[in-house]
Amino acid sequence: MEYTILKLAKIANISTRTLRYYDEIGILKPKRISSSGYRIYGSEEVDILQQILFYRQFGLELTEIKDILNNTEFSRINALRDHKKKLYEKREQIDILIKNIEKTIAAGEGRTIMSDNEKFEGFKQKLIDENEEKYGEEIREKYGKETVEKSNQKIKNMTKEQYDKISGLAAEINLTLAQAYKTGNPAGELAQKAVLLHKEWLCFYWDKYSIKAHAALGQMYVDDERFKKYYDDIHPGCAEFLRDAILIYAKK
Amino acid sequence: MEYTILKLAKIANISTRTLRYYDEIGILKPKRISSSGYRIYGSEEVDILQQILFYRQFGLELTEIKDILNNTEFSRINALRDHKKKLYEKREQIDILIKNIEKTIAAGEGRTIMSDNEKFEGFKQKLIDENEEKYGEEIREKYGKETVEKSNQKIKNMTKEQYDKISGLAAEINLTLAQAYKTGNPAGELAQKAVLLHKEWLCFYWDKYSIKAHAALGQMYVDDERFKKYYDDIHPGCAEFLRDAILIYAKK
DNA sequence: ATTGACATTGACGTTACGTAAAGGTATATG
DNA sequence: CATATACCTTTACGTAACGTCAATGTCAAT
Repeated sequence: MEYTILKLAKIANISTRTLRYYDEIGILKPKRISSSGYRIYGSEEVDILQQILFYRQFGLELTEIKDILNNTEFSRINALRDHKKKLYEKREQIDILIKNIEKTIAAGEGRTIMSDNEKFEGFKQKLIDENEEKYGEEIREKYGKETVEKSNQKIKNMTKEQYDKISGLAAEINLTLAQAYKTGNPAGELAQKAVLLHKEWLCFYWDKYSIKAHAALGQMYVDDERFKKYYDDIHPGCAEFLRDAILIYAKK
Repeated sequence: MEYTILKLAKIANISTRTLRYYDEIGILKPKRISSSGYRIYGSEEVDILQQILFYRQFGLELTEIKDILNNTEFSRINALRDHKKKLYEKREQIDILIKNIEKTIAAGEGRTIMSDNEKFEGFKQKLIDENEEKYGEEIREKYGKETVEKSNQKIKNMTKEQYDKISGLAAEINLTLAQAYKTGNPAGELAQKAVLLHKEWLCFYWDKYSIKAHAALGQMYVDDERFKKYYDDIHPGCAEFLRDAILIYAKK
């Protein structure tokens, strides 16, 4: 049995374009080309096409199918298993999307959500403004104009991820510090961990970190009552505790 | 606050290409273009981008999002509901694919399945061969070489759907005929329905249908014992009953 | 002036075809 | 034998949402 392109297309219930495309990508070549340039398919090609369509129905890509067809029965089943996994993942993805949409609808959101970033932008500006307002002068005195400018610039260029990270860091510092304070030992493991976190946090703002600057900052946390208040809010005496811990870290 | 393309991209955690594309398709144009041709975005654009990304996370298409942004809060939620439906459908589709794959794996198929079409091809050829073997000569005598050739050609060119349809038709004819025979009335509703089905069935094989040819065929069903056996297998006397019914149909 | 980071436009690649367009071939019919 | 019709061919653009060069211009700092 020989088939022209349309006949084969009708049998398989696909378009002739599809067959030409399959020829083009080499997944199904005609048995021969007639003298007038027509594609002629044989029954062997019918079989191959059947297989292609069989695998296509599962959503496999044609390149994958092409590989599969050259493989053994065993690896074909493996390919199907692989694909099944992918489908499971896709379904989970869709499940998540559906849940999110439902949440959104339930919350009557859709419009207000974006204020998130507005907030974020606001936070960043507030962070700079606050710093400027509260400590601008003094810090500029102690660390020089450059350092402060660079710090502000760094804040402006922060991405949301970075912002979220430093927010998280700040929280972690406070938590660790609170725990460490209870031990009463600024040389202890917890206190030193708090110092390390604090260092990491500083590195987000400072262009170059130095232990001396870090120690000086620790002293400032005690000397400046606004800083002192922030840390003593965690627990009275925390500012001094942190300073001591930093000094111990610096001597190591 | 003004942003260059990279700064906005970093804030949103997307690529600059994406922002250029959004500009291109008109979903997010920069606030202004600098003298050097740079895209400059303002905080309003940040908000719009946030909204775009908000809806994009649900898998909505950008054109849909574009529409949504121009709409009211209410229709936004409707859009989400619509999209949720689509996602449900998609998930069902995936479920079906997974089930099919599981079935296939369980059956250890993957290679043997394609024999389905082989069978189909075989059936078509068998249909022709059988007809040739059994009735070839006589039918050729009665209806001429042309009619027979065309009929065979038609069979060869049938698609699987058509094949399935005539298979179904044949079954329906037999069923209707059996019921009609019980009524004993070849002029009755059931018998005439059987004739109509028979006519439809014939039209698959015949190039042009004529009542005369139909009636002649009915007579042949009685005269030729092989045909007669086929119909009398349904019930003795069925061949004659069908012939009579066709004659009545012809006289209407 | 140079360097490096950043900007621009243009254009091809991705997937699996749908959809013309322009033109050749096979076949039945008058 | 000409013609109509059905079928064939190749070429090529369009689809969605960007990724990825390439060639080239601009900004800021050294």
